[in-house]
Amino acid sequence: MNKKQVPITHHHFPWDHPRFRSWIAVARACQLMQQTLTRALAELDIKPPHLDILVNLYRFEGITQQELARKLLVGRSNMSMLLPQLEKRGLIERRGDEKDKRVLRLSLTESGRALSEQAMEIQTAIIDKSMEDSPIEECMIVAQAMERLVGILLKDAGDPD
Amino acid sequence: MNKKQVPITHHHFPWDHPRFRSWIAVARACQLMQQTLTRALAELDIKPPHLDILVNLYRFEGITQQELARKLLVGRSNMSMLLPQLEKRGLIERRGDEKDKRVLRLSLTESGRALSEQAMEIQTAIIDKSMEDSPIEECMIVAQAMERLVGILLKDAGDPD
DNA sequence: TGCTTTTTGTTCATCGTTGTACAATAATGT
DNA sequence: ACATTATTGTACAACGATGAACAAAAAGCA
Repeated sequence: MNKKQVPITHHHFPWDHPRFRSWIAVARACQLMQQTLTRALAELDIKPPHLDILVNLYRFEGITQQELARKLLVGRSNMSMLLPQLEKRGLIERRGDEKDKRVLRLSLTESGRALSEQAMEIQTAIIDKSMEDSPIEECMIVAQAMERLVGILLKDAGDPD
Repeated sequence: MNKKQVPITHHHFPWDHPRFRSWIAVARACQLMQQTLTRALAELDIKPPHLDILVNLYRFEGITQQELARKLLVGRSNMSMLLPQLEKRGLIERRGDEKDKRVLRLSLTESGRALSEQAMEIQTAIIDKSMEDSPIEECMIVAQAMERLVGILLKDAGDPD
């Protein structure tokens, strides 16, 4: 068994680990997708953060800023900066809650809903094209792996913010 | 076959598309990983962008700022902002090339290499933990899907800096 | 050679994100 | 009821990322 003593590299570089390489690919994909989406949304004069907001207001009408920030994994202050912009453009409305005078309930306006639909079409087109070479089952595996990852990280972080 | 005429929703919402849902999971995972990594790297007083730079200098000694920016999918100006910081901290060196007086060749210093190794250990630990529930084969599938995606997006974008 | 175009890095203004500190309101405990 | 603690949204300073404009050097072309 002298074959056992392979030339020990002793220093395992990260890029030799399969999981590490996987993650690097994920990070690169994410970055590129963000840039591509930014360029594509330019014609609607919005950016990815705005789209994230619009999509969530589309799904969850009457949500509060706090809940929205939690869904988007950003801080409350972030919403305090972005939402007034969208409000000034007439895309969303912020109405104070009757029972809890602290919170502002958010909803899309007519034009906001229309713009959301256009933007979502753009985004969906890009995603579909980017993943057209991957069969659905593989996409599901990707989704599962990423959701497990999110679960682990959220548990460890204790959901700070 | 009257079962064929399912109640047509006619409006297919993005979140009904498997690929869309997959991508949303990827984006969330990326965002959370970024935040987790930021917190973990705080003890070394660096941030994810700095780590990306260090890792690439670790692998590709003597690279230029342009090449580095291209690998990181960021603009040249970004490197012009970050690299002087790392140079002042004595983590990297920038030497002018003899033959081409435009370019600056980058390399790690002793302490820069040491810090890089510490940082890469931290990152690898987080990644390993986040993906420990996903078997290696699934990680490979994820990597392949993401690399295909990057290929498609890069081709379409024409690699505009 | 001399002129134009391209490449490389810098500078600057702008914008999104973050964390902290803060004010207003609600919930809790005594 | 009153005081204390938590929660919700805002204001602000700091920082990273971007794109455009710029100077210097190289490459291409007449």
